[in-house]
This record gives sequence, structure tokens and C-alpha cells, in this order.
Amino acid sequence: MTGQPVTTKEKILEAAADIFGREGFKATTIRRIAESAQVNVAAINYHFRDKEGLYAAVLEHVFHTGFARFPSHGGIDDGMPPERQLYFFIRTMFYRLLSSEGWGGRHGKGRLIARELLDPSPAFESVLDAYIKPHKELLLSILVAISGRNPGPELLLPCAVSIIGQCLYYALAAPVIKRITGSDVPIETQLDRLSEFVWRFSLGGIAAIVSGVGAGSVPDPQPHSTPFSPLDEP
Amino acid sequence: MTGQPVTTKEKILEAAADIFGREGFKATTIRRIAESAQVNVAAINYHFRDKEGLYAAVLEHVFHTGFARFPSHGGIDDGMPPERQLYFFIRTMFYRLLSSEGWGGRHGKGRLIARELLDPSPAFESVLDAYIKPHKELLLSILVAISGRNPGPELLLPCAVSIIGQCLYYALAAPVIKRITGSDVPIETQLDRLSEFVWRFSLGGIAAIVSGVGAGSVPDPQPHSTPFSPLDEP
DNA sequence: AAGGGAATAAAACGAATGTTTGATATCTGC
DNA sequence: GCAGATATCAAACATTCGTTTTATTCCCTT
Repeated sequence: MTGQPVTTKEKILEAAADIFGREGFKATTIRRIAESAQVNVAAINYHFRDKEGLYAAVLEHVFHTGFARFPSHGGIDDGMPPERQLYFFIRTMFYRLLSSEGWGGRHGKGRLIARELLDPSPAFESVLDAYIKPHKELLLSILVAISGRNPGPELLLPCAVSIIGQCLYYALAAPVIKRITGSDVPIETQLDRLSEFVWRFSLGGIAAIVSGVGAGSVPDPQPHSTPFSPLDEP
Repeated sequence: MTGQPVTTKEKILEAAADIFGREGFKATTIRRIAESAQVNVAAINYHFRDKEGLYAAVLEHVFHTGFARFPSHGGIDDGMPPERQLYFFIRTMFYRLLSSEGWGGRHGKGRLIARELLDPSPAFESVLDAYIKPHKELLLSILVAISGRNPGPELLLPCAVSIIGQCLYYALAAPVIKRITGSDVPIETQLDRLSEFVWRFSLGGIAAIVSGVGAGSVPDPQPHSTPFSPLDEP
């Protein structure tokens, strides 16, 4: 973001990103956006055609600024050991998601992403190709390097999903986590600690997956074949 | 669930759970529910007071049936090795979330839970205490048993969050995962395989966390103290 | 069989929402 | 300095939504 928004269009985008994120598309009214941006309601339709057009512009705006400020490869250079690259990948993701310079976590635009994961909008398609796919490719290449003898995508893809899943869950279910555990989830000032935890946990997970392909390295290698059936009534 | 719904109240509950899950609270209209349940619109207000009352009833209904069919401790007995208990915990969670006998994943009530994680409703409070807290306590006790020398909740709580996070992300971001990776995410028939993966990954993660408390067991133990600053412009 | 409460149905009401209209203001290039 | 395009504004429109009202039907008890 280059300073405070000045033009009407920018004011609308900033206000809309915040309100869309907090309330969701349907629950957000353009009057509320206009009020928050101190702008006439008709200006929204004038600049963005309709509510959906505004939403699409907001989504692109949010991803653009987020990945511009915190690029996927932030802090990473090719000479680093891949484990270290993974740490920066995770950390940058947390900063992008949760820091106030990024998407501000649950208090703002961060929830837009969660909402898109739940209900992908048409506008999400281009965002996927432009921002998320390269992001995933980078993570996969790091995982290939970490796992040495490449175990193939059928094992590395789920690893990537598990890593991203942890990050997103931490970032987006924060209030529920806090409510259940009674402990605050690390935010803003504790992003480094949180990053390190997920990084350690994930390194251990990757090692277990890559090494334990055969059997025996984990206790009870075939517990899924026990007579427990989900069809049994409790 | 005890057979097909017969009474008007049950018909409304079933239809509402599905539509609320798919569309969200705000985007769901009473008329749409009435149509789907083949019931008059006024019947909804008659039986559930208002839209919020219906939603609260739906939430309780969904959690009750889900945890009745797939209880947290399903398949677990105290004599089992804790690693094995963890497997069943994860597996039961996937079945509850994703199987058609459970919440049906993204195609129905499963998304209600995801929506509540994003925007907790007032009705979610009681559900947290009644269903989710015991669920979390069980997981924690399993983790305590696995980690042997109890490392304390400051390490085990994040482990629990990481495990749950993987499950929920797999379950709820399925279409986006599929779209990005190009591969289908395991569903329905592949829940056992998915459970085993998350189980292995998590066991490795737990081991890394529990063992690596000091330092040195993972490469570059303090990568977060490097000069990389999130304040640097890219 | 009759009476009465519970349940269902159709219609209408008032509030809120996305969008459009037409008038006015502001900026831009010549 | 002025004409034409661009931008902003207040007001109104048509639609949709949750809810209420009122009338009717169903079912159970006496």
C-alpha cells in the first residue's frame, strides 16, 4: 500500500476489503461501504459497475498488495539449506496473513481468503493462477529439496497441504482456538515463535512421511485395517 | 439420524442444515428453506420463532447427530497404545466431517462448522462447551500419553491445533486444493488413506517438537533471528 | 360427536437492499 | 476561458427479505 488512499476508487477499495472480509459478500451492503469510505453510494456502481465487480476488484487488490508486501520467496535465496527456506516460507505466510502490514488476520482482509476457500467466487479463479499456484510451486520445490530422494508428488503434495493447513487454521480460527484452549494464540508480536513451531512440527512430519513409506518405522503400521467400522452404531 | 424426517419440524431442520451450510446464514432465505422442505414459510417462524432461532436449532441438531454417530472416542479403548488412539481420533474426525453418514463434507452440513470457525454465532457457545471441549480434552490426553514425559500444555496445545488444523483444512478447502494441485483430494472411499497420512505426519511432528525442545536436533535452530525483516520493502 | 388447542396455509406489511436516474460539480485539453 | 468528458451527489425505483396476521384444517381428548 502506497500511503493512505486518496482517490475515491482507492477509498472504496480499502473500505470494501475490510467490510467484505469481516461480514462476507452477502452480508455486506454497499451503503455500509459508502458510509465507511465517506463516499456516495452511486460512486460504487459508477466505478465498479455493480457489487460483484467491486468484490472482484477488492480480491485482486488484496492479493496484489499482500503478495507485493510479502512475496512468497521473501527472505529466501537459493543458497540456503532447504529446511531454512521452509522456515522463511512459513514465516512469510504468517506475516502476510496476520500482521497489520499484511492482511491483518481476522481483523480485516485476512478473512477474505478464508471465505474464498469456503465459497470460491468466480473472481477467485484468476487469483489462484496469478498468486497461489506459484506459491504452491515454490513450496513443492522446497519440499523436494528437503526430502532428498524425491518421493514423488503423491507424498509431497499432501505434505504441502498439511503445512498450509496448519498456517491457515492458526491464522483464521484464532478466536475459537483461544476460546477452547484458554490461551491466546500468538499474534503480531509472536509470529516468529508461531512460525518456528509450525516449521519444527512440519519438518518432523515430512521426515516421518518420507522415511516411513515402507512400514515399521511408526508403531502399528496398519491400524486402519482393524475391525472398527464407521458403520457401527455407537 | 433415525430414518427419514417425518414431522414438519424435522423436515425444516434437515433442509435448513443443508442450505445454511451451503449458502451461509445471511445468504439463506426462509423461503428457500420452506420450498426445499416442502413446507409453508410461516411454519418456520411458528416452530422456531425466527431465523436465528432456526439456526441455533440447526447447529445443535448437526453437532448432536454428528457426535452421536461418530463420537470423539470412537474405536478407542484405554488399553491401546496412544499412537494408535491418535489414529482413531483422526480417522473418526475425518469420517464425522466428510462421510455421507456424517456431515457430508463440503456438500452439506460440514461447512456449517467452517462457517462457525470464521464467524462464531451466539449459538456456537453452547456447542463449544458440549461437544468441542471434550473433544479437545481427549486429544490432549492422547498427546500427553504419546509424548511420555509431559512437555506441558505450552507445547502440546499447539500440537493439537496443528493436528486439527490439518484435518479441517483437508476437509473444507477440498475444491481449492483440488484446483491447485490438480489431483483429487481423497474423499469418502479414501478416508482411511487420508487419515493414515495425517496420522503419520502428526506423529513425526509431535516427535520433533517433543524431542527438539533444546536445540540442534533441527538444522539451524534459530533462523527467526536472521536479519530478514518483514518491514523491508521487496 | 363435539370442542379446543396445535399445526398449516395464503396473503400482506414494513424495512432494507442493489441499482438507476437525472442533475450538478470538477477536472482536462485546447 | 470554455466545451466536453469525468466524477459526485441526492433521490427514487423495483425487488426481496423476515415477519406477522388472519383464516382454515388437523388431531386428540372428553
